[in-house]
Amino acid sequence: MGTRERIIEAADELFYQGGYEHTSFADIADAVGITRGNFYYYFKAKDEILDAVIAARLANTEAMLEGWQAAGETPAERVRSFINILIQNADKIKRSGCPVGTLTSELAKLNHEAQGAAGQLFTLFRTWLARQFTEMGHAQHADVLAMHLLARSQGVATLANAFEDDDFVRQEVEGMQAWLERIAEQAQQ
Amino acid sequence: MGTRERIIEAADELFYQGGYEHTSFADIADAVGITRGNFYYYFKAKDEILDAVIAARLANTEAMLEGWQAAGETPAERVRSFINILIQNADKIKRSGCPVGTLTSELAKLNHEAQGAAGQLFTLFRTWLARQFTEMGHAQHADVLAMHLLARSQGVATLANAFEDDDFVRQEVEGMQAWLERIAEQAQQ
DNA sequence: GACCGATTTGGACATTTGTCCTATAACGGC
DNA sequence: GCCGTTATAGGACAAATGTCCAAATCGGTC
Repeated sequence: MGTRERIIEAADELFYQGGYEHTSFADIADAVGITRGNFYYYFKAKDEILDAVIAARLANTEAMLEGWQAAGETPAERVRSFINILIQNADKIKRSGCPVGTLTSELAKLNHEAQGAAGQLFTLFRTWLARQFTEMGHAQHADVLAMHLLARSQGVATLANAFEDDDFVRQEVEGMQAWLERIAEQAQQ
Repeated sequence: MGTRERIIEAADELFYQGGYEHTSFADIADAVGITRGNFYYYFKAKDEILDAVIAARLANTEAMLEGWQAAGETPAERVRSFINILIQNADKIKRSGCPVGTLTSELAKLNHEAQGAAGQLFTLFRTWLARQFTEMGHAQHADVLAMHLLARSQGVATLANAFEDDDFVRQEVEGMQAWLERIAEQAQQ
């Protein structure tokens, strides 16, 4: 893997764990094992690394969504994949929250110009979920249902981070799966 | 109002709008209209302002919860007050998210020692809500219900901040009020 | 009016941070 | 084996930041 990719990967992880502003050039350079000077050869400003990290996250997210799309036989099954990331990434979420939500919040506070790009991450999930609900037969309320589920996941991530409570996450995930079940049945009538 | 209180108030607002780490001594001093030197007379370190701000928020939150407790005739009515802050503070939330959730997330990423104190803010809401559900007749699941509602509010705040969508907030608030209605009726049987 | 503690000022200080530049090393084509 | 491009190293630089201090000012008491 090239140096540029290694920088982006390290920055991605550090931005997630410690926040964008709190992460310095030196931190990233140390993590990659290069000098600050070399850093500047690839990124002329801190904003550019952020842009690159967001672009990478967008690509990864798109790939993940396409994977779910291909793997799940029914829309409900695919949405279940989405809900389950709360379980699969439980440890990371307990430590650092949701990578999308926390980045968006931070950039909003910084009034950073990359706000829009980061918001695209949310939009990716939003439209993908809405698509599933449409295919389920809820075309009319697809976006409302998508936003509802997105909001619940965000809330669970925030409180999981604050309280570090595994039982709570499990309980909420079960609640969301049950809700999804009802929505799916409701559509088949 | 004394200088110390003015500092805390200004810091509270700035921490909310711009985040804790991103807010500098100079920012706060400018907002209050004093010099950085005078600042140090009241707070020897940045951590101490944070502690003072959190203490003030805890006191304000407690007062608000007591106010709701006194004003609402039934537990359901009181919980309705909680849900409605999403409407009342809609503008601030669209701009800066939830003051509790965003502070907690930031401190988690900074690994700041005040994490526990900030978490107390969440606990205040959690126990107050659980108390309402207990009085409603849901003693058994009071805490689960409290955490569920807290999570949903957090999620709405995060997405309201990300998408700045008023309709979404209204829709979710209505959904939460309907959910509350069901919970209350269910208890009376 | 003199005195003393509380308050405020303005700036010094070291450190960190983002940015930038020049010199050196690595590498591939001829 | 030479050379031009690419990549890396190392440090310079200004600005910002948290911290700290000595001097000045204010306010009330005797």
